[in-house]
Amino acid sequence: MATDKSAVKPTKPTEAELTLLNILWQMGPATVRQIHDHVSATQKTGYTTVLKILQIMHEKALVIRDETNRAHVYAAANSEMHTQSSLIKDLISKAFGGSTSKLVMRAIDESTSAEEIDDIRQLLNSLEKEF
Amino acid sequence: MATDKSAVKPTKPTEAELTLLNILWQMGPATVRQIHDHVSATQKTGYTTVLKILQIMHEKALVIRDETNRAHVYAAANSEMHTQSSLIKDLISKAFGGSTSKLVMRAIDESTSAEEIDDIRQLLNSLEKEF
DNA sequence: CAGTTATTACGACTAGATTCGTAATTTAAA
DNA sequence: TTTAAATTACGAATCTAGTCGTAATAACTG
Repeated sequence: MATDKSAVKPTKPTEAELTLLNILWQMGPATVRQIHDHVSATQKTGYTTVLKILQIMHEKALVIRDETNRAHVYAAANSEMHTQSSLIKDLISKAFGGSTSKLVMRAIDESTSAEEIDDIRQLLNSLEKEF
Repeated sequence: MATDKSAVKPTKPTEAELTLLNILWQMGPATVRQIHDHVSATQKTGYTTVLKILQIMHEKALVIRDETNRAHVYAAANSEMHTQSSLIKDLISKAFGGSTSKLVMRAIDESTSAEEIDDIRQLLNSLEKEF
C-alpha cells in the first residue's frame, strides 16, 4: 500500500490520534504544552510523545499548525462531526455489512438511557422523509 | 483470581481478523482452504497468510478450532451480534463521548435509505413498550 | 553576552499487524 | 512402499503505532 504524500486523502485517525483530536475539539487551537497538560490529567504520557504524534498528524493532514510563534499552535483539520461521520461509515461498512439500521439496533441496549432514546426518537421525527 | 487462559477477555479484532470473522459468520465453521477460497474472491491474499491470521486468532481466542481431522475446522468464538455490540460500544466511548444518540445522529444521513429509516423507527417503536 | 529554560527535531526502540516462504508432517495415490 | 499432494508449523521481513531520550534551536533573564 503506497503512501502518496500528494494524495491528501483523509486518513483514519489512530487511537492515540483520536485522543488528541478530542482534546483539540474541546479546547480549540492549542500548543503542545497545553495539549500535554490536558492529556496528563488522565494519562501518563510524555511530552515528546504528544509532540511526536502531533507532528505525524500534521504530516497526515489530520491537524493544521500555526508556526508563527516559537510554540506551534495546533488545531484539528476537520470538524468533530465530519470525523465522527467518517468513523461511523467505516464501521458500518466493515462490521455491519453496510446496514445503518443494523448498527443502530446494536447500539441501543439496556444501558442506553431513556433520555438518549428520546433524543433518537426526536431525530427520527425530524426526518420527514417522503415514502 | 489468576488469569486463566480459557477465560481471557476477548480482544478487539484487527481489520484483517474482522474480514475473516465476517466470512466465518457467513459460512459457518470452515477449513483454511474454504476460507481462503472465499477471501480470494475479492482479495489476493496468500494461503499461508490466511492460515497465520487464523492461528493468531486462535491464540487470542477469537476463533475456536476442531483439530479432529487433518484440515482444522475454524469457527468464530463469539457471535456476530456480540462482536458488533463490542465494536460499537468501543467507538461510542472513544469518538462520541459515550453518547449513543450522538452516534445515531451521525450514522443517519442523506445516503440512508427510507427502508433503513423505517427499520429504525420500528425498533424505536418496539422499545416504547418497555417504558 | 552568557547561562538557563522551553520547544522542536531527530532517531531509536518496542510491540503488534500483516505478509509470505520454506520446512515438517500427514494423507492419499500410484 | 514410494511418491506426490495438501496442510500445518515456524520464522523472517516489512510496516505502522506508540513510546521516549537526546540533540539542536530559539527565547528569555540577568
